[in-house]
Amino acid sequence: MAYQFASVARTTSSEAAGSQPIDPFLTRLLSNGTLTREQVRIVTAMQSPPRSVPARTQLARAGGSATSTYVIREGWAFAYSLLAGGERQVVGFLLPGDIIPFECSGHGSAELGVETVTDMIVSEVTSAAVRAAAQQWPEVFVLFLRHQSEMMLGLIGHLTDLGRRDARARIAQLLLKLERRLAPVGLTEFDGYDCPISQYLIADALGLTAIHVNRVLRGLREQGIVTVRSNRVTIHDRARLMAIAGEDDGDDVG
Amino acid sequence: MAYQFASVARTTSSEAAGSQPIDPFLTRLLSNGTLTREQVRIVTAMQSPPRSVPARTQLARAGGSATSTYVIREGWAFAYSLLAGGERQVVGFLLPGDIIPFECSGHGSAELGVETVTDMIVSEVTSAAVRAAAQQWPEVFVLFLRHQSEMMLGLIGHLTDLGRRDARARIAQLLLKLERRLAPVGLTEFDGYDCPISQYLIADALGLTAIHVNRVLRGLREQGIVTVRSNRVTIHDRARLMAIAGEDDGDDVG
DNA sequence: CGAATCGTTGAGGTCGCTCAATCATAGTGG
DNA sequence: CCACTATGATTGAGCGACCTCAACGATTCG
Repeated sequence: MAYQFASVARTTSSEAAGSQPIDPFLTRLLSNGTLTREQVRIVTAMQSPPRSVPARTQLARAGGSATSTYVIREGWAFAYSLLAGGERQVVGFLLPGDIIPFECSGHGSAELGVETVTDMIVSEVTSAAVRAAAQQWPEVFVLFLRHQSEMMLGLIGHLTDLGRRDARARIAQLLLKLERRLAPVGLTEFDGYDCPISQYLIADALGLTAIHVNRVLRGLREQGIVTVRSNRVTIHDRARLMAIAGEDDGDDVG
Repeated sequence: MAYQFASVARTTSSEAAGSQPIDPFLTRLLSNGTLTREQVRIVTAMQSPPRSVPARTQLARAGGSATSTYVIREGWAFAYSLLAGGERQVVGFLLPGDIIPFECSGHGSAELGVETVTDMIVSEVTSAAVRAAAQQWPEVFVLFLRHQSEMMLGLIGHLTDLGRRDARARIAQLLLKLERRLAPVGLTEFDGYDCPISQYLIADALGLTAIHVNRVLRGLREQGIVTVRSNRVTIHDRARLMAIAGEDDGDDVG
């Protein structure tokens, strides 16, 4: 197995034995705390039985039908677009609870795709199941719309990083944003999180070279700010990391 | 008046006198040719009477309510995000037929907004009107979803430009993409189009400096490829422009 | 124990930025 | 009609962040 996803052990150990395991999709859709037993039942029923997908697998390619989509229960993936010259731009990382974007044909000069990073466990959600759920509880449409809006905000943030921040700030942003997305599904600890993405992937996500990513990470490590090594991100000095990311947390900086 | 939007004259002249003027929103939503008289009526009825907005006006700021949105009938605007340091990243340009994105609170480290470039004419579309239209014709939801998907694809393309193309390619891409979006609403001519955005705006959209944009544009002009000057884009050599943009139009390049 | 992937390091080049002006255009009020 | 102002376009000199090319080390896996 290419990469043993360490969160499995942690997730089970953080629950009482025998209790129902966390459903990251549920957590994601219903991020406000109040949810009825009925809503839990409906959202759970939308998903077909979990299926596992090996690491480094193409999940979505242009030309497929869009009659169903997948929800990530466990594991990491990424969406990318591919230029004619072979350059790859990682558009976003897909984490537990995320919906894998529908297959969409390319938009002219770039080809889109989704590829798994680690072994993954996904549930299929057919459009038929969504329609059925919407009949019982019309607001599921709103939930999906909100999810899509979140993705658009994520894209806008990513875009802004590429356009207007330097390499250090981009990397700091990425590390903080990943932590913020992993937290609600219980995949973080107080000082960091498991992170299976290589420096090549980071480079392709941030419009940089793996070589330059490496140098910047070395700098951040030597300054005691953050260590990114062997599938693990350890944050030593969160305040300085946020400052580098351009997120001044309310304190005066002058 | 700050900028006389030349499309008005052209639009009316391209139609029989006295015929109903083009509705860019309709054109945009129903990009497939087949639409019934009933559908036209419904989509038209969704929009409240047109309202005009002066150039250089803030349209959407964080904190507003999202009970209604606007549809552009005439004029240009842009959506941007603003970093703490004052840097601005233009996220996208908004053209006739586009829906101005809902007001959304910032996503952490950046503030979002929409600002008009030229004088604009917009129609309000309340969520109540959308609901009413959806009762008569349920597929309007699908149309809106498709519109949102188009916007996401646009963001992904923009993101890829910033991450993996150099300045020349980014500018060529932008010029071609604007033309492609203006064509369906009848705002292009055979060799170019009116384009009211300054080099500063281009720079903020493409993650560059206005100074560098100027130099690249000079190069493109001196090579007889494209002229961008005084609110007008004139394409002299479309094939070479597409080649620079990284869109090899099927011909071998080796 | 080879193969594959990932991480690390050095030397040198360049694309695009910064700083600092100057020119062009259009609107504005006297 | 003409200063006056604001915005946008243009140009030059110099620099630095990031890239390219070219290795070599580390780790994992079959």
